[in-house]
Amino acid sequence: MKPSLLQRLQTIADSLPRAQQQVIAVLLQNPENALSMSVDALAAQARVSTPTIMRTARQLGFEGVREFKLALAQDLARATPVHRSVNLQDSTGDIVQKILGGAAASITGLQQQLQTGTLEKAAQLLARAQRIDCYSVGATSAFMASDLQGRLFRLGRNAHAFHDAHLQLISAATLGPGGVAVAISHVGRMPFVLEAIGFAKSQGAPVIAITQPDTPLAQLADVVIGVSVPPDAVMRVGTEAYIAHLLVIELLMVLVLKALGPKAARQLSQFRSVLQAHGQDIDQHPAVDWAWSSIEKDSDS
Amino acid sequence: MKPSLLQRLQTIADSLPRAQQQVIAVLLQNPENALSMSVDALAAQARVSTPTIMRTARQLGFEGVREFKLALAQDLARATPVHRSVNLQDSTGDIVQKILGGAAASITGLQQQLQTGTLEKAAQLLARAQRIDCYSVGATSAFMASDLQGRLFRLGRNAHAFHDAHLQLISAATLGPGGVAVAISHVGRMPFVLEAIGFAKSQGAPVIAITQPDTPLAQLADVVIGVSVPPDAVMRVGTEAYIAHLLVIELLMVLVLKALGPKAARQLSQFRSVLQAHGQDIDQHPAVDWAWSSIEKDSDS
DNA sequence: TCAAAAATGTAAATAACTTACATTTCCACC
DNA sequence: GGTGGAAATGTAAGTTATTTACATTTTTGA
Repeated sequence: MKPSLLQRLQTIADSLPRAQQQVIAVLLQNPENALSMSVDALAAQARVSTPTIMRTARQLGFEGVREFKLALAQDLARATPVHRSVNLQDSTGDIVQKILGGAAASITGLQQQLQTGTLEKAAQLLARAQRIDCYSVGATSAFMASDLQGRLFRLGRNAHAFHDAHLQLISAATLGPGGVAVAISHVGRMPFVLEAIGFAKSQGAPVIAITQPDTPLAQLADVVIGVSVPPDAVMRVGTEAYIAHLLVIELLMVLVLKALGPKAARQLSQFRSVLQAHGQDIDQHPAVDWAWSSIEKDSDS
Repeated sequence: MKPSLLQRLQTIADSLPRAQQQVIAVLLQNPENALSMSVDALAAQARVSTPTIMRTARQLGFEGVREFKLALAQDLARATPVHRSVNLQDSTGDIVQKILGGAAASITGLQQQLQTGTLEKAAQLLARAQRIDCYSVGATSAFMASDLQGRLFRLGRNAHAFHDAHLQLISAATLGPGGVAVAISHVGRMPFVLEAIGFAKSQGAPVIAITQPDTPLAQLADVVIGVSVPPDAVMRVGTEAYIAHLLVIELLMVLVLKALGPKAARQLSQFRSVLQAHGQDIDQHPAVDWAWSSIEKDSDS
């Protein structure tokens, strides 16, 4: 989505002359250090002259070295690569730091993976489908599928969630071309689900998959929302994958709402008032909440 | 946890002499602007002399203004307050940006809210309890409670989850002093759960609550893990609160594992191999995964 | 009220950054 | 393969920003 400064350095390096490449090499090799070094020091370390540093900064689109350094500092702060591997000797503070830092980083990663076009296509399908069936594997994905189903339902969509292999097959068999199947599975290689979505496709129903790229599931699906948690997060693939999936669902819901237009949103607001009248906890129905404020924004303008 | 530089400015301001307070006022009023201003410009705007700027930077523990500015830049990058309010006119890219940015920001916020002492106390209780009962309200908290229960169970703890008001009461009534009750509710004011945990307390069982601070639930509980999502995120309180809860659970699990010591971890590794032998999807059992890699780390050292 | 200490300001010094211009290197063309 | 020109780099000087040294003012406590 938005390439980090470091990444830009990487890519731009090849198209630059020798001396500037050396500068970039030094920067990439030890970015944090570069911050505390003066231009002269940097030049010395890269074995180039002082103005070359400046030229490199300009190449990257900055006014001068000052601006470049600030940008680099900000970039580093954002992309701090957090030591993700927790071990049991770490202090509580370290553990908090690592786990939350890792989670934040994985969200940033997600941002880079998601393709707006794909999300839009998925939202279009969901907004237009006559019926939406959500398939899951395992307890956690089951929750995701139910959550998705619930939110779609509140948006007035005819959605169902199936956690059971047998029911999934039945559902797939009865999904016509007007239906859409959504499969949620991080690992993306559970045979039953693959079978079910293969079935759905053969009936003419498009399939949306939320899974890692390059899995059998991804290959089978028509619209693949690829979500891969960073490899060094293996240790906690669980939570980070949940979070990614939750956010993808949230995104889809906003996009579906957008695709449906204001009437759908208005309908939701009525639902909200009903709930309030019954003293329901709003946080049990998050979809309502955002739909509501979307409407408020909407009618303002 | 780690107060942001801006916050530190706020707090330290009072203890500083007049001129330096003026400097801080200017900084707080427009931090991003301060980055691009020279020391002289800053001095002019604060109506102080140049060296006063420098002194202020030193007061805050920096070598000089340069270092201070870099730190400020990093701080601003981290705390970038992301426009959180999505409206339906936004482009898909904007929506992705806002929602994911908001989620990342809320994790940073969580990091600041969590108190290591509280987490440790909760982990201690969970590690020692003879029985752990998890109570939830609503569908999403129900998932959280089940997730917590499942993870505790895999750590060899005797954990149960109850989503039903009636069962919660029964469970609370039978929890003795050796038991621990865990209540998960973002809003923290659902009467049934309050009743159940009041009951548990009267039986001598300590109560851990994962909820917003200052709710009735928080007041009743012995150990409160306070989680409040930023108010401007109201629109999406749902997802952001889930994420926060998931992360708190994850943190607790690592801390419980740490409290239990290596034998518990080793036991888990056996569980993992059994699962693998049965070709199970690892991502359905995240706790196992991290426990396993913890052990590897463990036995290395 | 006065002296000492702290805070601030002035002006000079130093360090950092930028520019101007000379030199070298690279490449296209003869 | 050599030559002119353009691009890249380096040298040295200039400019701006930061820091220091010290003088002045303000505050504090007797």
